Amino acid sequence: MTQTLTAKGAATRQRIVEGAAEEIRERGVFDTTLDDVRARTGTSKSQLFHYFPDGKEQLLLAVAEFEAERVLGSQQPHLAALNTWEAWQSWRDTVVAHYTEQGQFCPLNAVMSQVGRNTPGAQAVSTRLVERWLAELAAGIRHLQAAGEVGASVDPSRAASALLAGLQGGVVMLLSTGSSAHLEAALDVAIENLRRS
Amino acid sequence: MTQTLTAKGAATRQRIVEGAAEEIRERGVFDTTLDDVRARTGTSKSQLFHYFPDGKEQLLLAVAEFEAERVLGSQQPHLAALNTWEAWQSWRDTVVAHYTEQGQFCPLNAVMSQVGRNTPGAQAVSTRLVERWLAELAAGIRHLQAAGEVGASVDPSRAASALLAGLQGGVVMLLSTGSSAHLEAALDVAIENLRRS
DNA sequence: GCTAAATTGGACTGGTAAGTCCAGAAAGGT
DNA sequence: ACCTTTCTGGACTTACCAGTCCAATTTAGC
Repeated sequence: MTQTLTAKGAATRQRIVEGAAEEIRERGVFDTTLDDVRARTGTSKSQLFHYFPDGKEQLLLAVAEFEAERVLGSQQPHLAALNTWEAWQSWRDTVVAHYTEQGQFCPLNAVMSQVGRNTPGAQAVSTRLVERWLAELAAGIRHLQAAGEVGASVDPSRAASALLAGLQGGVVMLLSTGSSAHLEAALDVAIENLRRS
Repeated sequence: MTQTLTAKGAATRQRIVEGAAEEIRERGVFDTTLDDVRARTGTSKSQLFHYFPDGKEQLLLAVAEFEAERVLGSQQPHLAALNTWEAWQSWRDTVVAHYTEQGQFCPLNAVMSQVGRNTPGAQAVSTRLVERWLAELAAGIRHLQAAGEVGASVDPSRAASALLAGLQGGVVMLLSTGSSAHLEAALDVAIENLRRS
């Protein structure tokens, strides 16, 4: 991108990304125009294109990265320390609460569907997020396995995949039907099965 | 909507919906314009607005309904007869194959994210799809339970929720990362756990 | 201070795409 | 046959929005 960024420049860039993310969270990607972002962040058209020469797509990608970080952040500190069943439960509650509050929009999913999921940049962001997420879950499972709480026959990375898929699908169902029951069922059933193994 | 629809009119309307669905499947919602639909279906602007007076949003909703039907249809005949473990396996394979082929786009998800998931119409379509889908899965589980293949302690509708969530999330992950591993893990783990119960 | 680079403002352009309108063709009913 | 309703064609309007441009201003390094 650009190596030459003043402290002021970096701050402006950051302000643009965060403002865009907020705008998108409130209004949705489709209804968010560069002009909205400009107005909200108190910037001008030329600044937007100064920091994101490739235009809207590049900005959306930056927003996606920002949101990916936010998703993981919202699960801390529980996600990083899934060492006990209690910790798993707290994590589960945090996830459910986060997505319930967030309500109608999953900003990341929204951004992704606009950017075009198949563009290399977008896939890279998704893939990295999924990998990090899976790694933390798998680590938690391995930890319990080492403590004898989870059966040795369980493949931690496969179980983590299934669990994360359930979570994601639960969120999709929450977004599209308005009910969090499926998300809760997915998480609870997955944890129960881990426990019974 | 409109009570007065000639046979010819109904056919045209249908042609528009199907053409729009195809166009969206190929190009994505965002890049599909009414003019594309018009060209593809050999219709005129006035026809589009004659059959869908509320414009693009109404058309997209009709496409969503059409795609919802398609999603369920693609899983038949297996979905309707989940009576044996073999049937479950066939269903699993069908689902994985369907979404793997479909590749980059989940037409329904795409359409939904454009329509605005929270509009009452869109939620109704999603909710109905989810309910029908869950009902079939739960019926399959109950069937196995009656045959003593699944433990009596399993709550069929909760297990179906968790399973469907895993499926949906697996699809999301397939779309965003390009790998079907998570979808397969979600389905396999869910079925295994049912089997072990 | 001075110069060069980074930053900013905002008017302007160009293309695009949703939606309107009206006139004409085809059905449908009686 | 006649009249009403449905259906169709396509030009036109309107609005918006991404992206461009250039001039002005600030900042950084020396």
